[in-house]
Amino acid sequence: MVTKQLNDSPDEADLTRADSLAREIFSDVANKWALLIIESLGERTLRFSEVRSEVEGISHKMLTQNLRMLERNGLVERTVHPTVPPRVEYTLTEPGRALRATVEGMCDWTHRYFRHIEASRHRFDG
Amino acid sequence: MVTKQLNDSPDEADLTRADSLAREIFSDVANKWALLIIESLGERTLRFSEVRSEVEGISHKMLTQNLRMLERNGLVERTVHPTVPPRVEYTLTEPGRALRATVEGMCDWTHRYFRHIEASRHRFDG
DNA sequence: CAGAATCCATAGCGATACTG
DNA sequence: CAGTATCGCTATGGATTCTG
Repeated sequence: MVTKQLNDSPDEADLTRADSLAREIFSDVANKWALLIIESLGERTLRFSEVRSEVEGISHKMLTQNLRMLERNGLVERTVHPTVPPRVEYTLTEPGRALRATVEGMCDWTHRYFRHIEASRHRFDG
Repeated sequence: MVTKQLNDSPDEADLTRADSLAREIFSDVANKWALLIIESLGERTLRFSEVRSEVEGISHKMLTQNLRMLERNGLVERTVHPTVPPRVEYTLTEPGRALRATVEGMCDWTHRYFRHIEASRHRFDG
């Protein structure tokens, strides 16, 4: 999948380009903060400060960076209300919601196996 | 889910402990290299060097570090064949395969939306 | 309030060399 | 071949300050 495919079919160039792009997107998205932000947004529309308090432990800077990145990739939509003080809201787009479905899967997995994992850690550490 | 829950039920302590553990596991696992390694292993059993060539671009060091971490969490099983030269093989455990299912989802997502994402990037950058 | 920009510490990571 | 250890650089990420 994400690994580059080497073949000599006519559209080899397109394939490798698609793969390297896929890989790049994967690298963008497959990080802790991005996934937690996506998870926290869910079906809701949240303000910057609301996302910040939902995603526990994230710094101001990491939040803006990741929101920018997600916006660039078209996973979140950013709407600015020209009020004072400014009000900026974030929602998942359709692709964003699609990705969120898989993130849900990861979260469920975490809860299903955390006891197992905890036990394994103790075995390993001792 | 991964966000800490604040309530005053009798087992509040267990809940927050479970949540912080879940979050810690999430932080371990939700990183590019770990997910790519899990994806590459699939149903197969691979040697260290084979994983290395499957996961394109990973360094020796990152591979060992992540394999160690995954082993510690009980997601991969490591078997050493006492031959010379040594032969070390890695397989996903049951929890590991369960997680892999969701990683598959992310990879599929990447392929389904990469054109959309590419377009969004161009819009954003220009 | 949202966010851009700066400064600074430390963790991530690659390269290299060394062992069983 | 697999794994550990060391060095050194860069990127990451936190704290802080400044703006509309």
